[in-house]
Amino acid sequence: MTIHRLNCPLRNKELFAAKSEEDLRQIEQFKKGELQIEEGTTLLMEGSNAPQLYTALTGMGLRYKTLPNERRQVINFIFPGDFIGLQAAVMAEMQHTVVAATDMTLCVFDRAEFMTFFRNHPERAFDITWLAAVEEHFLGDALLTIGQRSALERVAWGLLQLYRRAQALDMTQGGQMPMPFRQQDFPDALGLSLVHTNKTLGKLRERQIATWRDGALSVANPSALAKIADVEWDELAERPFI
Amino acid sequence: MTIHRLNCPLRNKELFAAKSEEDLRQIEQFKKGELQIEEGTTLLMEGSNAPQLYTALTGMGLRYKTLPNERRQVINFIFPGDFIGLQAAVMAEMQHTVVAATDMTLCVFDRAEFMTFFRNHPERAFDITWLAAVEEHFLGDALLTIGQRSALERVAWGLLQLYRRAQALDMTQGGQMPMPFRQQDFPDALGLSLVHTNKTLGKLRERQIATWRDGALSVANPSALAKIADVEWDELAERPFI
DNA sequence: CGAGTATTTGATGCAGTTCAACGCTCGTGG
DNA sequence: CCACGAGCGTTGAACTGCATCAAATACTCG
Repeated sequence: MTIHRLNCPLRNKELFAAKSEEDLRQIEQFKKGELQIEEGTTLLMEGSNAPQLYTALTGMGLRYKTLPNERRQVINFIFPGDFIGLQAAVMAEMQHTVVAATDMTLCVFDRAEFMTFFRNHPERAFDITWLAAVEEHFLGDALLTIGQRSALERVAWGLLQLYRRAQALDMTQGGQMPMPFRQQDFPDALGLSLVHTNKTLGKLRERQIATWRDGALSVANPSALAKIADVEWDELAERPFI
Repeated sequence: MTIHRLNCPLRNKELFAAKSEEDLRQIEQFKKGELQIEEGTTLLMEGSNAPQLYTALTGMGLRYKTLPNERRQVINFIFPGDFIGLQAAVMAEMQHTVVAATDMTLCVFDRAEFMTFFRNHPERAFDITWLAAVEEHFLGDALLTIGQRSALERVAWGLLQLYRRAQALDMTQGGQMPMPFRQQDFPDALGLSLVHTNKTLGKLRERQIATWRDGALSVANPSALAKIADVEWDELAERPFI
């Protein structure tokens, strides 16, 4: 088991802060095992009281919330390194649902041991808080986008977020990244209709800025995207992982 | 100084988890002092690298982000008990601006000591993470609201959030609460225009559900609001404070 | 090959934006 | 003490970006 962790696929990505073997051993102790799930699997349910927490090791997923009237808001897309289930660990229950968009490998932790782990390893506790702060930052940006930007700006912003994360994780190749999400997921994240999102993507395709087709997103001109979205194109900051 | 903290105005509110004298002493050690600021003061600036952190003790404020083209998104309203500056403490800098909407009293902490405090007091560290998770929860709800709900639903949801927090803090009296915010702040929080928000508030006024006038919000029928917003009207869960 | 699902495109309608104007309140200065 | 202007709230009228409706085209899998 220890071998697993020391082989942690996150460890050598540039995006993540370097960890000593001792650090990894701490995490290893907390770790219960690894979990393979298939595309489409619901990992955590809104309102549920999950006994386990996860870190995504490989694959992608998404978090969403639903309204009684069937409307759905995608909160965030999940990439390797994301910590899943903090709300369940800290508060009573999850406030959103998590599903796998591809097959995924997850690092599994036990919620019952969370408090002990948190107490005994302040550096790790700090990392968890860091991740929570990063998430808070992202959600603030998303709120700004949905609340204030036009459809074209939103779409550009959304593609840029995805592309930038993929790039930081070495998931891009020649401006291409895998896009396992259904097109419906994207408007649900941006607060737009499917039809209008599709037409907007069409504009970006015509202008040869970005193309989403056949499960892949290819971004020919990231700075044009950034200009449309009215954000600076900066690299993602290094972040910890658990 | 110790006397201050033991007199902490948050301590005896029902909303907040009870803390022992020992707990308070820990926080007291971390505390640098109290700060009085006037209505309109900007406490933290987006992009700034603040040396201090705060907990709101009295008064109200708001967090917002701006776009280059002047558009503004209000991220959240600040009430007593809110922790301010976590992002600056953990990451390099603040991602949003914080301003006071009324005169405020703040509990001041030193960012340089944050790491030490976090390490030495795991229970407090846990509380901070809890607060971060609560914020994440709120932001997810806000995203759902702005992304998926109609104007009337959004306004009802927004009023309900404000009213519910005020109620949990004993700031209401006979269905009334103070509303120090300018009407522009509200549409900026909901992703609507000022004009349309005003007209929507007018509808709620006509229907005698809620009235916002002269710096006070009076909610005659909270469950009608909840029904319009399509949420359940439940009490806020007890939460920790720092 | 046919049924179900995802993407694309065209046509129509409306919720919410934008523009515009007026009223109220309060502070300032003549 | 009143005139004036600035800031905020309210209301009316016209416009438009995006939603909704509709339908055709691709793709997947039994």
